[in-house]
Amino acid sequence: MMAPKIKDVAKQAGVSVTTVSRVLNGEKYVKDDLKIRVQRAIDELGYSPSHIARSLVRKKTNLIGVIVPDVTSSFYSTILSTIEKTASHNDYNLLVCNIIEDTDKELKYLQVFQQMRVDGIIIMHEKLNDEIRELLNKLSIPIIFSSVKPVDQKFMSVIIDDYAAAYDATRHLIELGHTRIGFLGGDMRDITSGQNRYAGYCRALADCGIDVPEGYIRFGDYKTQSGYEKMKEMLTQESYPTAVFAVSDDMAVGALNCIHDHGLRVPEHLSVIGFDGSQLTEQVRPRLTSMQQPILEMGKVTVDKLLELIEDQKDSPTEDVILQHKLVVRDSCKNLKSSVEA
Amino acid sequence: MMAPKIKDVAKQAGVSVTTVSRVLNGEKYVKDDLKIRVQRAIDELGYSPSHIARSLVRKKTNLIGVIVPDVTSSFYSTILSTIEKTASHNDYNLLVCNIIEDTDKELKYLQVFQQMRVDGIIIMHEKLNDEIRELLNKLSIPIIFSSVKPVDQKFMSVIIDDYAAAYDATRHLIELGHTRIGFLGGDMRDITSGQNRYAGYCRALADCGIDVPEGYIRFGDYKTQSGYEKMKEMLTQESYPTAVFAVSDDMAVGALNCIHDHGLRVPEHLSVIGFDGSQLTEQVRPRLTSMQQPILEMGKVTVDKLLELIEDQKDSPTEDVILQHKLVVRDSCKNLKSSVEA
DNA sequence: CTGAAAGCGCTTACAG
DNA sequence: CTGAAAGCGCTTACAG
Repeated sequence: MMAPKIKDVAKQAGVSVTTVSRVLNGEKYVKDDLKIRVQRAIDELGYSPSHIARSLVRKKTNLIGVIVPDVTSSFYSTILSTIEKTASHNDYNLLVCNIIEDTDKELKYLQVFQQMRVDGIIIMHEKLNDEIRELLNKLSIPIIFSSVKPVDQKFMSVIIDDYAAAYDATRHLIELGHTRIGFLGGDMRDITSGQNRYAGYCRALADCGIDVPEGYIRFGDYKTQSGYEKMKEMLTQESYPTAVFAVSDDMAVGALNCIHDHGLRVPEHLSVIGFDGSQLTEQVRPRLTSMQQPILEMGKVTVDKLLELIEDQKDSPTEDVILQHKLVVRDSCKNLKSSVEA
Repeated sequence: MMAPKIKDVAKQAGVSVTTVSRVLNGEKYVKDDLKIRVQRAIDELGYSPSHIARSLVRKKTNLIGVIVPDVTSSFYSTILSTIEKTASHNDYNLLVCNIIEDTDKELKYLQVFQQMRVDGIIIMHEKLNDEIRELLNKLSIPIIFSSVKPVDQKFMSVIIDDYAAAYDATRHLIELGHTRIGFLGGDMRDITSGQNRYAGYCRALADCGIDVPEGYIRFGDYKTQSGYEKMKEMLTQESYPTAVFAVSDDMAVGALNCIHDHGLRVPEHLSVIGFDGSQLTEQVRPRLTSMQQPILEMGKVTVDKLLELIEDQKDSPTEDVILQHKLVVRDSCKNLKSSVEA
């Protein structure tokens, strides 16, 4: 049995399809009795309007394409969930693409988004190759970046000040009396989460006249596994730091585990500070001190801004939105000064 | 500037739209020179075919609607990522809905899926109310359940044998010499992950003639937080168990943390076994012994089976797929027997 | 091998 | 307040 179409409803109700369309769209100027007849026909037939036919004529799909680096990451899964919530709240639906560093897949998805005529696109990574940049630029679909700010982009980003956040995180360790401060960094091809966080770390050290051996600085891929491995490299050196700043909570947890497996204790032997403020911070012991991004707000603002871009159409203000970061102290950092006094 | 349409391409190439459509769809029976002219016109114009117009006539959207209880859960985020991977591999795209126990949202999404004319639906929870059941039954869209088997459903499920898995997990603790075995359960309105796992636990105890105080048995909502709270209730009793079986890794981690915060150690004072085999098991210390679901396989098989349903159309075999569970021993359970001998 | 025409299921001027 | 008709951007018989 074919699904009923608007024509069937019209016949059943004894009106024109135009009228059915009108009550479907809640227009006024339909007499009550007709409205009722139409409604009854709809119910009797179990009619459900085709969103796709509708999209074709309205030139609006209410679809948002989302590109996430990795949904299993504690940070991205959380931001995705609030993006979904906000979108759904505004009657938009999400087409999600999980690219696992797979550039071909990303390109393909971007093309799919184009063909699907999504109303907007949210991108949450910054490792854009030339082919992708080119496509992005000719796409004529509103695009917004969330949590990252790729270089050379005309698109709006919703981010924190990663440089300042990394600076503040490092300063926190310094204020606790640490001078041998290791760094578990991200991918230096990433401006936002790679370079900026590294620069913040370096600057904080420099401002305090602290020098750090090369071996204290390692770069990974933000994941737990790489945090573990890079920490391991650090621990197997002759000398190792008294504190480590990891640029993601996942990496920090990897470091936590590595330290534990090496028979050392956090924060007694080694302090660890993470970045993101994801739910993982509370799921591990010791609970992880972390530089928190306002994840929920970030997701919400991203969607809100994107919807503005979609609705406005015109020369939308491309100004970035910078949200506030915030240090959340938990149990993974030791105060060297107070222990001296004690 | 309006996006070019097939008509523009046809004009540019000096052929009919039919011919353009043919080369677009890779049909043979198009002379090479025409094919080349069309291709050039497409490139010059930057033409991207409208998937939505296409869907309208083909009556196929290549869309799969997915209903996830909570993408931030370690289990669901992982299964979602493999579902996405498999779908994308087969040129299907995902419309994801994150229902957070929000029945209204779920119903609304189901209706959206219907209006979107998705080709298939994947549902990963079993708390179906009457309204939703009714809609599901008249939907005439292939539906498949993943990781759960709701009661009274004619739809196919891809699951493990939760009863057996819970039985085996409990038996593992018994074999290690435990007799005071607590239970951190799920929602008893859930057949699969609530009732079945509880039944498996009870049966294992019964088979070994073990009796357990009522206070050793608590029910939560699968999340870390509730694992923590329920464990706390157990620990503040006069007597508490020597081992606990939690029906999700997230809950088990909550238990781990609670035990830690109470100054007790795992597994020395208390053993903990989880369920799911999610990545969390390796992210915590001690690493969590867990009854593993084949998450990746489960996601893949779910999509594969759904695609079969979509392609077959006919009276598709509704037989459930039962995947193998597997105990993965890590560091969170103590062998009471060997410690006696030691 | 190629094209004119009908049709997918809606909405939206336009007329009345 | 209501309806006939055109059109959204494609694909698919049908003819040739």
